[in-house]
Amino acid sequence: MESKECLLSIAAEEFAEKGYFKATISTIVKRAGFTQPTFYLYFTSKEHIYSELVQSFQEKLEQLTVDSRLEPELNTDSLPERITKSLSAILQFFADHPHLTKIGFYESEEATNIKQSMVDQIRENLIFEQQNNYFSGQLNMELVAQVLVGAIERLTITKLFSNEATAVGLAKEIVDFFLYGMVPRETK
Amino acid sequence: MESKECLLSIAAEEFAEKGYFKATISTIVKRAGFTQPTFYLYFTSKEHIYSELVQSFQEKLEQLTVDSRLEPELNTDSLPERITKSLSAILQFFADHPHLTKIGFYESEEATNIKQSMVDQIRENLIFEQQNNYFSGQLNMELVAQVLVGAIERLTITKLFSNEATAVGLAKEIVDFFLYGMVPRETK
Amino acid sequence: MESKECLLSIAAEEFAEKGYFKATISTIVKRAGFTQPTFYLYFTSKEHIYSELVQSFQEKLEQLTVDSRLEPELNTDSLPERITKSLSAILQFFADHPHLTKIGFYESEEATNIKQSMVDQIRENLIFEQQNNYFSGQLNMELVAQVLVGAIERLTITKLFSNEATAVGLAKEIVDFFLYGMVPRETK
Amino acid sequence: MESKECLLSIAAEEFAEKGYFKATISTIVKRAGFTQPTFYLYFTSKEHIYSELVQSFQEKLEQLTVDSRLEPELNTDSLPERITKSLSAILQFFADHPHLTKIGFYESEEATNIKQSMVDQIRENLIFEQQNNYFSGQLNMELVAQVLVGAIERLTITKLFSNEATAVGLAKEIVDFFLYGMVPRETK
DNA sequence: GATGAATGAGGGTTCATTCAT
DNA sequence: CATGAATGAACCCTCATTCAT
Repeated sequence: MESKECLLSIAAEEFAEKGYFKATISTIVKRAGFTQPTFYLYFTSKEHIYSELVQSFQEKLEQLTVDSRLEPELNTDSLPERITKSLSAILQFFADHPHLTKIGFYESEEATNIKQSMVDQIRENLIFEQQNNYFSGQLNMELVAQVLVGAIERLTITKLFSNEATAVGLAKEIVDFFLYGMVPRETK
Repeated sequence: MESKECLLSIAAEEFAEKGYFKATISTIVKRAGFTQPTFYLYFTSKEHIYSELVQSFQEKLEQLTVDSRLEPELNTDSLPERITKSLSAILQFFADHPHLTKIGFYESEEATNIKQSMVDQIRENLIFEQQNNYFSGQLNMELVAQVLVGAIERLTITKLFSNEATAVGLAKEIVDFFLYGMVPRETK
Repeated sequence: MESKECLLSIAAEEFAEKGYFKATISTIVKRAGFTQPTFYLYFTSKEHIYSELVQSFQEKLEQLTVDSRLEPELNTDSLPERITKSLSAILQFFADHPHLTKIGFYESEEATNIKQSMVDQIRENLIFEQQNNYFSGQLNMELVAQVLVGAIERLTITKLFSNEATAVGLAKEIVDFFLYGMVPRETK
Repeated sequence: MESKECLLSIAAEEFAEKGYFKATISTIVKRAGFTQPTFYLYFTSKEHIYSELVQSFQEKLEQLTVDSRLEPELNTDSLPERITKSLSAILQFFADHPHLTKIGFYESEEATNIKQSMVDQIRENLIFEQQNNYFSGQLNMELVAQVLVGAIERLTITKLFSNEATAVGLAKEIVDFFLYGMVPRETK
């Protein structure tokens, strides 16, 4: 089974760097030290291995949001701290798996759906907290969630993949900005 | 010269719907009522017509940000109003040219650069206003600009292209959120 | 009718430089300052204009050998001198019309036939002189004629077209070599 | 590797008969019993296989001239006999490989260079013998070499390829003519 | 578990040539 | 006399995919 892992890993690199169409099976197997028929021992088609990578990304990403929901009860952190931790975990995952992220979050046709799932999840979480009067009651949480995902998308590719920022640092900055906005508070 | 416009328009549609690689010259010319050689009367290659579309998008987008800078002096609007109008103009342009936007802002390899240009422009504008003490002095304007572009990206594709929101409405919501954030002001 | 001459002349250049297949009607007319349909006002096809150039070469070449036959009676030159003059005239013609020569004598499919015609003509002339006991009676004049044409072919392209030699100088050298060969005469 | 040889051989035929441009990959593979992609398993392009054929011709030709130089010392033949043998070997090679010869010596763009290489080689050999006072000291050996190559060119295509003469017979005739020229010796 | 050898299907591109004006 | 606009016909080449071994 090691051959399959090897192919998956190299395919991820190729797809991430060149995109689905410019990446070729021929190059992938050559880099893996195999010949073309070997590829079809493990995957039924080019599309299939790509899907497998996308799905792998999707599953890990979902696991992450599931995990972030397990703790709430026994968590003594404040809400902003908890949000920051969740966001940080996502960003860290992206930073740790740049190829998979490039494919699943940017290139693939599924990217739009994956982002929308993320939006849905985040929105529901926010609405829940909104009912606890933590956030302004008039806030459109669908919008907030969309903006947050947009922020993640941009900042991952510009700051995280270039190593200009860390997951934790970025998460803090984002949350701070989202909470208080641009206009300074008068009380301060 | 009408044939060229026709080809450009249909090509934009094809590229937007199918992406660069799945779109074929063959289909484009067929839909335009021509044969293949006609295509090469007006464009030197598939890559070329794609570039032309991307560039066209880029130029119009830049024109928009240039225009939004001409008025400031003779403008009696408040800053938030002015920002909203600029943002609204961009969103309106995206809504009016969905194919071009799909290509230049989402699909093309240049998309990343185009977004970064937008970020740079916005950041500089924000820094200028920051010096006028309108915004919190500690704000990282690069981050804000990135988030704004991320927001535009997401909301254009989910709300604008699906006609779930108008450019103006969206612009207002975005600006409102960016200015005041999620935590309600005590003074209110 | 000047347009036709212009096209012929430029076509000769293009065909000579690039060969029949790499030369394009498109380039020829462009260089002549015309558009493509104009070409078909004067020539029925690409093949046709090429044939016309080949034929033009062939006719001029034949005229030359005809001319060289008119004088004999009233000519007081010795045979070697007469041969040298004929050869010189041919070489001079080639030097004066390099494009036409390149096409008709080297590139075209007719080149082989044209050379064979030349061989036939020369052979007959030589046989005639042979009967006058000027040349060795055992000499195979077909061979001599072939060698002479081969010599012309090589020396035209290497010495004449590069201006390393003149038609007259070359003719003298060739004739001298053909008459006496490589082994020095004992009587000398 | 048999497929490659097969393709090379058929390609040689096609190129020899039709020339580079009129020959098509499509016909070559069809005649070989393959489909088009198979061609690209063994050659990177049409140009490439053509070069391979030209180079193959060039190498074999050079080998021939190298071989003809190895023997001199232990050779009891007279100079004319040795020259005849070398020439004969070349002509035999041409007769044995008409397709390759057609391509490398007549059609290809390299033909001019290949002939010039031959001229250079022959010239140097002749100059060496000239210093041994075998040949007239005033002879321009560059000219002689050019004429010899011209003779080979013409006679190969007219006498050898048509089977009107054998390599050996032709070589003898050529050498005899080159040595003694056209004017009969007085001593006879 | 792996491969050498081959192909089906299709895409981009070029060029001589024509028709209506 | 000349052209703007268009095309028919090919050709080279690529790539995912398969089959027999």
